[in-house]
Amino acid sequence: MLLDKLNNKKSYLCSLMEKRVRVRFAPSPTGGLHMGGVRTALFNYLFAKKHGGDFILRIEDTDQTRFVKGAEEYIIEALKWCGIEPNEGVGFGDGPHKPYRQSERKELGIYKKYADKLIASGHAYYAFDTEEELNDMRKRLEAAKVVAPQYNAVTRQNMRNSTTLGEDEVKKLLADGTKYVVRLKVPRNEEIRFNDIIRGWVTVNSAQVDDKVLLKSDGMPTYHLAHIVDDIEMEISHAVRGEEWLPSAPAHILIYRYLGLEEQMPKLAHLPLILNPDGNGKISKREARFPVFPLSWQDPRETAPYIGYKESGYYPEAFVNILALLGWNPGNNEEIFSVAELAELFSFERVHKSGAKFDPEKAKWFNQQYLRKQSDADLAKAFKPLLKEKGYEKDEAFMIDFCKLVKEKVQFVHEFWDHGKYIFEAPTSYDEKVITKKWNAQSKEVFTKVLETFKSVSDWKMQPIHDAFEALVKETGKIDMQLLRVLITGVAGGPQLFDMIALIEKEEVLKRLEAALSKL
RNA sequence: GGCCCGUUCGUCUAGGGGUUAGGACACGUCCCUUUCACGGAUGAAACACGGGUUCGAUUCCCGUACGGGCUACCA
Repeated sequence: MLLDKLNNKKSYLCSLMEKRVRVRFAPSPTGGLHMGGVRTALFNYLFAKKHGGDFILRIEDTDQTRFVKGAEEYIIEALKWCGIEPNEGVGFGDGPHKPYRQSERKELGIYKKYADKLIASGHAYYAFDTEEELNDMRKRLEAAKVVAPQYNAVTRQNMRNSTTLGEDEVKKLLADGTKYVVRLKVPRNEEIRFNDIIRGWVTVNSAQVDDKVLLKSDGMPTYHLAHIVDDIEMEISHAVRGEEWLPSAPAHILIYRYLGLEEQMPKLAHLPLILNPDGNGKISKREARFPVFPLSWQDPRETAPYIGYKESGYYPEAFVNILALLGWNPGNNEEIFSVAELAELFSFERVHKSGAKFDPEKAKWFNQQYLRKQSDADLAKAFKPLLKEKGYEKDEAFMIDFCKLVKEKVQFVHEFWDHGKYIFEAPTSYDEKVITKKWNAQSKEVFTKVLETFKSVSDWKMQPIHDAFEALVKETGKIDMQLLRVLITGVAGGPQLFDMIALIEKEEVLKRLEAALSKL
């Protein structure tokens, strides 16, 4: 009991002394940022906001062979559109730890310093093996039925590196400018344990970890070295990244340890992946029948662009809301949250361990919820240019009435056209099903009367039109409204009938009715 | 193959040793409605399987199955 109290007090004090929350999103500019990446950025952002910390954008461009022009700019624009802006880093005003691009940091010799330290302490070594030699090694191991060939404590003994070569030979090779990489010297058999905020304790034996390359032969650090050096130097408190990094986390623990930085190591949080809705695996941009990028992305190596969420008509708030609820939820039945509300509610304790399949249908529903929050005037303003593209221009009052009428049927602004085009365009054909079912010998006479009645309406507004129609119904008996709808619009569905008729000009309605009567 | 991580309705999920296992999307039915919707109500729909532990397990443990990730001088 007393011990519990002491422990509580201790952990309370510890939490007070905990370092400032500083998290980073660290994509590599190898293509457009896809929705999985956005969600990783989002969770980082929410966590930073929740704790009044910093959110940093770091560009991890250490692989020069995969660098894609425009990718970095795309990442910055995408984050801006989503409203999850870093307060430090590339594109968002450099901060005290600049530069934030790893290629630039490499020029400053930042990474080499750490690699040298590891070599000096015997935890890393030079490896001179050529690509062919590495391939031969793997082939040899495969032939010997080794299931997972890797450069490790055993195989390194048969390779050309500073653990097998004499000191003089190594010196000579280095002096000659021989190409080399620096590898981490992973122990042969050692339990590595770490505590992941989301997954709890994870244990891996070092035998499963290969001697990771730290410094490539072009002098660039690999991700493994670079992100650790930068996380330390940028005082990152929590490393929040995708689940795909979980298997290499033990190697990272080792690097921190050998650098004597285990105490300053950021806490780890590995996020579950976003999976394909149908089939298996993580979302692939090629096969997806829904957008995978926040903004349209034109890959310079491909011809056709990938259409983004923005261009598909999604509100950024809806897009972010969807992403937030993939792998996390606040624990109640609510689903619609602003970014500010999400930041208030967010915690890693409520992040799932398992991957979530993305449901494009539900995504549309989310957008609909946000669309309904818009005012009719805002919707009118948003739809006006789309209508103009179709060749129609209307005044603001009309647009507002139109949006008010069609609003309940749409999930996206562009759907105002799909669901409301009948108002602008006369039918070219009439719904077969409705006609065969409902058009009969008396119809022509009845609708001729409707035509006459409409002609007599002088104040062309919904109520007078409706009143006149009702008066006619009293006189003639029931008149099928769906049939009337089809005669005017050609289709069985659509917005409220009399509101719609009022929105179409009187002359046009009469013209359409006359045309229908002559054709049927 | 090996290693790691996971598994509640079709999907996203709540819950958690004793519950009629809750909500949302999608789907069905009904109500409202002379049209079309919205809305409301309602229905069908889940604890992967097998062993433990326990008075009792969907919940804890162990296996199996299944899914995912990783297995590069890519991140």
